[in-house]
Amino acid sequence: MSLKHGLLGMLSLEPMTGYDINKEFRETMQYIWQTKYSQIYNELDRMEQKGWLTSERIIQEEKPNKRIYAITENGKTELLDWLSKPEDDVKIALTQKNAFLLRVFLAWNTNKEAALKLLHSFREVCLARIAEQDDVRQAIARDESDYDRKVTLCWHLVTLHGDLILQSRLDWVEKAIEIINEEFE
Amino acid sequence: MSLKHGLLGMLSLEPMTGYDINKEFRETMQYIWQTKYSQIYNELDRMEQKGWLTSERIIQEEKPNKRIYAITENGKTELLDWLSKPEDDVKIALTQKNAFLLRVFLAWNTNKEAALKLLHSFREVCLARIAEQDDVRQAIARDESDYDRKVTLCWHLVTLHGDLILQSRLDWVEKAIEIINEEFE
DNA sequence: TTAATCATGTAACACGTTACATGATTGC
DNA sequence: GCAATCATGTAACGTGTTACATGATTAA
Repeated sequence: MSLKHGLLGMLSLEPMTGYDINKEFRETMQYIWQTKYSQIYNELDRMEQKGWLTSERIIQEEKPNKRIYAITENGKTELLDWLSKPEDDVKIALTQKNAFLLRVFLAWNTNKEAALKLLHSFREVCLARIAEQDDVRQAIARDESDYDRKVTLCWHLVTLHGDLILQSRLDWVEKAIEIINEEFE
Repeated sequence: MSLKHGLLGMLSLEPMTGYDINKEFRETMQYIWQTKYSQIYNELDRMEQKGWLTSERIIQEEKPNKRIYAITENGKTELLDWLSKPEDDVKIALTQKNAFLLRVFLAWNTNKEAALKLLHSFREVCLARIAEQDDVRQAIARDESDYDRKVTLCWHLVTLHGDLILQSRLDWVEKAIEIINEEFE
């Protein structure tokens, strides 16, 4: 629902191309918000029509031409307006659709071997993601000289959330493997 | 993506109406998969056309008429097939879109007061959800006499996941409140 | 020589939400 | 008297994904 506001947020840092925004998203918050170019470009277009953004086309020689978007006063107003009404999103954060857990939920249809395989592969993925957390932290640290301290402080909070959640997913899956080993079938 | 398979999973327990499925979903896994009647009825229709389900219309007097769906052999095959290929979902489980965290990420646009308000309201919601976990456990326990032990064991695993995740979200938010108090602005 | 980076866009499709429509029975 | 439960469905809309199209430069 709020790709719009994610885009406004990035552009409130500085004017950028759609490509730049996607890159910044990918480096700093790929695990909480995923975007595709096709969606970003469409959305930027619609936002410009609403008067939240302006764009300037830059002709380049050695590289493809590009379009730099900048946030307008209307856009800033919209962003602050949205930030002032977080109620729904605060509630929704705890009810996230999770296809993996649906599989655990339905695992009684399979056998012990399949259930354990599911859990072990989740464990592997957790470990791989935990190892990536430092990359995210480094990507944020690289921005520390460009942006206000408040900016990267907020970003680090999100990363800290990732750390704790990943650890508890790992704790869970190890416990779950034990339980399935002892009690399934 | 997998409402289809959630529906097949429920119907592999016993034939039910769309209304029954929604109720069971709501009681036992509302926090990992949300459904609307409108979507369920449409999906059941399409699944019947694919030959995964059959339905029987029951005329009732004191209550509205209803339609009971039952899984077919084709449907069971489809479910087992899907359960045998969990790869993508295992990976996707760790990259969930989270509008609340997007707000934290963008909170530098606001002030200390607004940031703290956001975090405190999240804390409240966490506490409220933690208090509801026992209701979920009881709803599952009520099914223990009807269904095979394997079924409710899997369901309890999902609830255990909820317990651990909720606790770590709470730990995070309390830490985040401290950090914002000390370091924001 | 192969992949990654830079850079934007369209079209079709899949999935999910909201609003609308109906209406009797039962418990507080 | 009001809300919840039982029970199914359609239409419009909003959001997100996949596939297609193009193509030069640079680093391994």
